Amino acid sequence: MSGRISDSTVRRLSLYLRMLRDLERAGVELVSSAELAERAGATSAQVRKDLSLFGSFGKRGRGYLVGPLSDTLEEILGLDHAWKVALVGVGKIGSALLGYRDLSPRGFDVVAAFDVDPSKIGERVFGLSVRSLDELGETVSARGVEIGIVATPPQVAEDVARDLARAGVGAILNFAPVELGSVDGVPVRTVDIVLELEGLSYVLAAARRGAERSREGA
Amino acid sequence: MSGRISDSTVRRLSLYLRMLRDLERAGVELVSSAELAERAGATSAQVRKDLSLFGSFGKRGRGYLVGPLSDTLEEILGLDHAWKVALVGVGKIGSALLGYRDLSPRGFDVVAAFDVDPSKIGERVFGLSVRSLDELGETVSARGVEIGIVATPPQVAEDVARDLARAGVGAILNFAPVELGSVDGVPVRTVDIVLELEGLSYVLAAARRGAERSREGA
DNA sequence: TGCTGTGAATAGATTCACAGCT
DNA sequence: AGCTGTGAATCTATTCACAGCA
Repeated sequence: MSGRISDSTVRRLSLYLRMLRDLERAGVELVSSAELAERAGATSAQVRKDLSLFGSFGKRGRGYLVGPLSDTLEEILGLDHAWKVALVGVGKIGSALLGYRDLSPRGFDVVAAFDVDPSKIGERVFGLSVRSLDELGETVSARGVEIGIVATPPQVAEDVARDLARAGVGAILNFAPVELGSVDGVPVRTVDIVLELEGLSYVLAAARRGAERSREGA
Repeated sequence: MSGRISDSTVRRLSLYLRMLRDLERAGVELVSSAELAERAGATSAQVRKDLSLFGSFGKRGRGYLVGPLSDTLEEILGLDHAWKVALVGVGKIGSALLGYRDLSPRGFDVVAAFDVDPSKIGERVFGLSVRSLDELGETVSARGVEIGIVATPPQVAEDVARDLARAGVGAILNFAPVELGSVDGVPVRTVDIVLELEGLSYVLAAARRGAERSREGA
């Protein structure tokens, strides 16, 4: 079983799980790899391969049992219990995240929020009172926070990430537009909105260049 | 030159461009692939390979000229002019995006915002007045909007994406937690925060399992 | 018969390693 | 001497194709 699992496989597992939950809610009991593949934007072989990296969960000739597979994926993804999350940086994105209702039902409980701005400290944002950045280490350790979210300006993102790592966080989600790779051995995933837009810009520009070239009759 | 360029290459090009702009501001004139690689979390060979897909921009024995390479990358990525963007869904994430100051200096001008909620229509959010979704097609076509952002609940995301595509948008950035692949031939990139958190959850869970296994002495 | 599970084949991305300029 | 540009080698991910079971 399970050797080194690629990031893209993990992404797809999340997508499969989402679909399985929908199917479960709809009362469907059995699903084939082809059906799962369809909505996740993958192929049936891919679905089977992804799942087979962790074990044999299907019934030959029939498909997969929705409930049990759903449970198995939750366990594999570590979603069978809630994670404690701390947010650093209560600016626009930070506040939006605090107000985002889908986090805790999905197993991510934001239990603390930090900022440097004195005018924000003590304020309640969506029911959570903002603490001073100075308390970060202490609070994170004391409450056993497992995941940190960095929503600060890029200049301080790396320092904040390091503080979170030192305080004992095991993984970091970074919204600042800087590549952090991993800090002090703690894995970081970066969500970089401008980078995504630039990716789309490339596609548009490339299409435009292609259109011109064919107009020229190359 | 330029055949089919992978997504990961385009991502890295954006990162290189960012660094080049920093270096330019700092007055640096020449940079080696190794230096570029370092901060972008890549290898020097990767940098050279990525760039060579588009042409030969370096000077053997010296490195790359910061200014010219920066301009070239801007052109390749289509960032040598501003793109017109429309936002659909002025909820928490949508408003945060409207307030995000880094968009227009990076060449993405949000020129229209839409929502279904009558209490929001007509309101001004960060200087932009929210329009009814009914006006989407008309406004997007009339203003020549090129990129659409979907920040709606997942249930309507696909419909909204299709409306944007039909109105003539050439690319879509989706924040709703649904895989859209591409709609009516228009490329879609999805930013899925819960998916990213679940990816981190997997890493934490896997690490935990690993720790247990070694404690058991397997 | 129908669909899983999986080795084998293929495609794709990254890294190596070195010839070729400056 | 130093660093680019790039074919060749390697490593990783995806797809094929079919034996094996229900």
